Amino acid sequence: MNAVCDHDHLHSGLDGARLDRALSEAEARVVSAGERMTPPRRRVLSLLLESGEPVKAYDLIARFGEDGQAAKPPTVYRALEFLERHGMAHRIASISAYVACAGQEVGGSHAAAFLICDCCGVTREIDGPGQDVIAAAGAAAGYAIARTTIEAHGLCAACRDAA
Amino acid sequence: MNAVCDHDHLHSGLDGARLDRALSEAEARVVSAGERMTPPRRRVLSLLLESGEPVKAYDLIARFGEDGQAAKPPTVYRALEFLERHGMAHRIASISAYVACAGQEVGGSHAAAFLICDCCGVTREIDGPGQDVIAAAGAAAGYAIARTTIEAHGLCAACRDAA
DNA sequence: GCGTTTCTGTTATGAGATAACATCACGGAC
DNA sequence: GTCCGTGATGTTATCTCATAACAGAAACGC
Ligand SMILES: [Zn+2]
Ligand SMILES: [Zn+2]
Ligand SMILES: [Zn+2]
Ligand SMILES: [Zn+2]
Repeated sequence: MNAVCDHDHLHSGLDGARLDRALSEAEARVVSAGERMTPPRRRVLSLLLESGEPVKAYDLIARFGEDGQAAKPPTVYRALEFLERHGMAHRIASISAYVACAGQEVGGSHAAAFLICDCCGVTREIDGPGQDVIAAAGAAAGYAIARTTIEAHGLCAACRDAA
Repeated sequence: MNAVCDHDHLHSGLDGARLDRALSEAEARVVSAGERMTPPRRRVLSLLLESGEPVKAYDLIARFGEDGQAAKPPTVYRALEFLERHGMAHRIASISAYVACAGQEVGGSHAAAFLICDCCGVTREIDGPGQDVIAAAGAAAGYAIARTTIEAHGLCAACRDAA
C-alpha cells in the first residue's frame, strides 16, 4: 500500500497451511457451482489471499508468474471477473484495486462494504446495515437497486495511534 | 449514458437563464471563499450542469471548446479537482464519471451518496443516513472515517416501467 | 472419437489520469 | 508604475487501468 505516513505496518495475509486450506475450500465451492478452478484463477486468488489487502491489478499481473514472469493483462482481469462472480474477490472502485472476500460461506456474488485505512492499507469487509439503508433510500426514490458500492476511507486504530 | 435498454430517455440538464444563474451563484461562492472562478473552471462546471448526468472526463475534454476543439486532459482534470474541492462536483468512482453537485448552499467538499440508473443515467444525489451508518460501523471497528464512497446502481422508476 | 463449449494465450488498442515544466495573469509591496 | 511572489494555465509526454478480437488448447457430453 502506498502509505501516507512514515511508521511501519504489519501485514496479515494467509500463508502455508491456512492458504492451502482456503484455496481448497474455494475450489470446492467453485466445483459445487459447476465451474472450474483453473490454474490462473487459483493463482490470482492465491495472490489476493497472500496479500490480505487490496492489490492493484497490475501488481497481480507483475507477480503472476512463480518465476517472476508477468502475466498478460487479460489473464488476470479474466480471473478477477470470475472470482468476483463467485463472490471470492471484490473490486474497490475508489482505489481501483481488488481484494479477496473475507466472507467464508458465501455462495456467489454479493454486496459488500469496506473500511479502508489510507495509511497502511488494512481493509475490513463488513456486511453491516449500509446496504439496507441505501437500498431503502433508493426504493423511496423509486429506484430498484441492484448493486452498491460502499467504501469508507480513513485511518485504522493502529495508524491513528502511530500518527 | 450508455444504455442497457432500447427505450428513449429524457434528459434534465440546465440551460438558458437557469444555467446562467447557477453559474453566477457558483462564482459568488468561490469568490467568497477567496478563490477565482476562471474560464476553464466555469466551462467545466457549465458542461456538468448542462448535462445533468454523470459525464466521463474525456467527454468533457472533447466538448470543452465552444467551437468543437478538445481541451488537453490536465485542463479538465484540474478544473474537476477544483470543483470537487468546493463541493460543486463529485466523482462517481464506480463508473469513473463526474457529476455536478445537486446541493445548493453547500460551502465546500462534502460527503454524498448517489442513486444511479444503469439504463438512462439519471443520477440522484442523496444525503440520507448512509454516511452516518457507515461512519458508525467504522468507528465500531476502530477506524476514523474521513471520506466515503456510496453509490447504488439499478433502474430508476421510469426505466423499470419501460422495461 | 467428435462436436460443442469454455477457457487460455497473445496482440493490439482504448480509456482514465497525472508528472513535469515553461509561461502567463493576478495582487500586494514599494 | 514596477517589481515580485503566488497561483493558474498551456503543453508535452507518460503512466496506469482495462478491454476487444481472434487463434489455439482443454474439458465435457454424447
Ligand atoms: Zn465478500
Ligand atoms: Zn492503518
Ligand atoms: Zn454534493
Ligand atoms: Zn432510468
